[in-house]
Amino acid sequence: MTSQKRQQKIIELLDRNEEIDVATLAEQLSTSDMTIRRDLNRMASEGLIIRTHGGAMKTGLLVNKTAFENKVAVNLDAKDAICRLAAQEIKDGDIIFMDCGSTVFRLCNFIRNKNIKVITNSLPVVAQLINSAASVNLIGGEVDRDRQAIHGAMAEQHIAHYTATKAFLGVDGISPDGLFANTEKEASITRAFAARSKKNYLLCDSTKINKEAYLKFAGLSLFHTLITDKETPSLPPIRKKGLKIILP
Amino acid sequence: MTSQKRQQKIIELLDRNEEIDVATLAEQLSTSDMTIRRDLNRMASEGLIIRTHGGAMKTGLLVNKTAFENKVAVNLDAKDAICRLAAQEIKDGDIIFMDCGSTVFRLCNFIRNKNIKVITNSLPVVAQLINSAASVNLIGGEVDRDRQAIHGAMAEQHIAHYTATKAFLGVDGISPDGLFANTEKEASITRAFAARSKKNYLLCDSTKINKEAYLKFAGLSLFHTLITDKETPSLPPIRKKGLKIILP
DNA sequence: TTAAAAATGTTTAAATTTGTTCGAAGATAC
DNA sequence: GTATCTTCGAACAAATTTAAACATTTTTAA
Repeated sequence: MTSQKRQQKIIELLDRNEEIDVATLAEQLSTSDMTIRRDLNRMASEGLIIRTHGGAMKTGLLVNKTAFENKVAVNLDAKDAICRLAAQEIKDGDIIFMDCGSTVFRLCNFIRNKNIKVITNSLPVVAQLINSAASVNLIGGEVDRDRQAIHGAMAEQHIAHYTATKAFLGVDGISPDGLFANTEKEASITRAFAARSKKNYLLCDSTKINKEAYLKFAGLSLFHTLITDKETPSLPPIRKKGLKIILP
Repeated sequence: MTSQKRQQKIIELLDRNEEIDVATLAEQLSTSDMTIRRDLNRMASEGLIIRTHGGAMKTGLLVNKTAFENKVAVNLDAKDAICRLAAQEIKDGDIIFMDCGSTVFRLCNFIRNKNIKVITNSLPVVAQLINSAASVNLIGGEVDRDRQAIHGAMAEQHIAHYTATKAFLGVDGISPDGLFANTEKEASITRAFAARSKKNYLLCDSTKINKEAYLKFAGLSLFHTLITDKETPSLPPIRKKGLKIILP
């Protein structure tokens, strides 16, 4: 059974059961616990399910938690390590773009005291920075509930009015071939931000490296620098393509 | 039972009960007091509940202290009476503007199930409606912390791209002489909204009628209809100027 | 066809969660 | 004010869950 088929079945089972544990899933799908765990972790990072101890829950059950908050909780240490490095690149007076990714969101904690202007399409970023030293501009357009962000043609048009010194953006996958996104919405917003910034940083934890999602939307040259959490065998080919890489 | 499931149940129980004690929770969820305490502490640190001695209570019962929320709490009954009337004016398919006033904010509760598009510069309005039937567009521009809203030249420019069937707006004062605002920011945003809507409703509780704030920014003719909470001696002169007035 | 990469299984040490106990801090009654 | 009762959280232990490391198999691409 392929991992795709397995993940599909997991969602079906979860639809019926609300919650389910690793051992049951492993038995039902006749595979090992470890494989189920890997599946669940991946699905949780995509916001498809909520990871619990020993299993998973349907999304939407936790009243006050959005898909976005669940995404943020995944791989938190790696995200913070990346953001700590990213924050060192930001100097007082910078005008920076921040997109609506869960990694970029964590950057908020490291820049609260900097004297900068932040331009973002992410509502959680606004909420985090509204009481900080940074001044915040919000991109306008359609509100996307799942991503807690602003998207759409109007948003892209709006971005074109700004110019930033640095952009901090995420993607769903990166390989030596280029950059990948799960939806066109995200792809075009990323392109719009990148086009209006002098220097573009890709914040990307190591699980996304060498992962090709369904839509290839740009070449590696869109970014100047990749910040990630650890060296992996997949990095050298990317480095060879001319992307500067920052590691902890 | 996982901690996530337990926390979900705690929120459900709290939704019904407003407040609840540790012992009851421990019994209901068949676990120990200590585990419940750990759950409650974690949930409180995330802002999901409010921790009390011996238990927990719902959030939202205690006064949250942003300037905006305090404004909302003033004269609540009058505001709700006004908004109930305003909601009757809104039909499925409408595209409406809502500004960042505290009266207009209360309109959210009355339109959650309507099939409309809402265009606003108010962050609290977005937060209220993000899980509703209405689709939401947000105006882009500078984030104003005190008003929890978007302002500035970019915002006004952005508004000019939209056209609404109805606008629901507030002011800081109204007299037979015209409309008054406390800041130029608010004045220009109000003008920008009004200019791009076919029909403009002024939502204004009776304390603001016949009050002249520092800046007169428009004549009464900017609005077609005034919705307020009670008849006062100041109303007839305004009615005489051609403004339609709706009362409970 | 072969080599490289990805996915999966196994083992094991680390991390997380939970229950129990107990002294300290907090509330309540008098 | 004191005495009493309750609640709290720290510390520890037991059980469970997790993820890292490595071996093996399968898939993919050259």
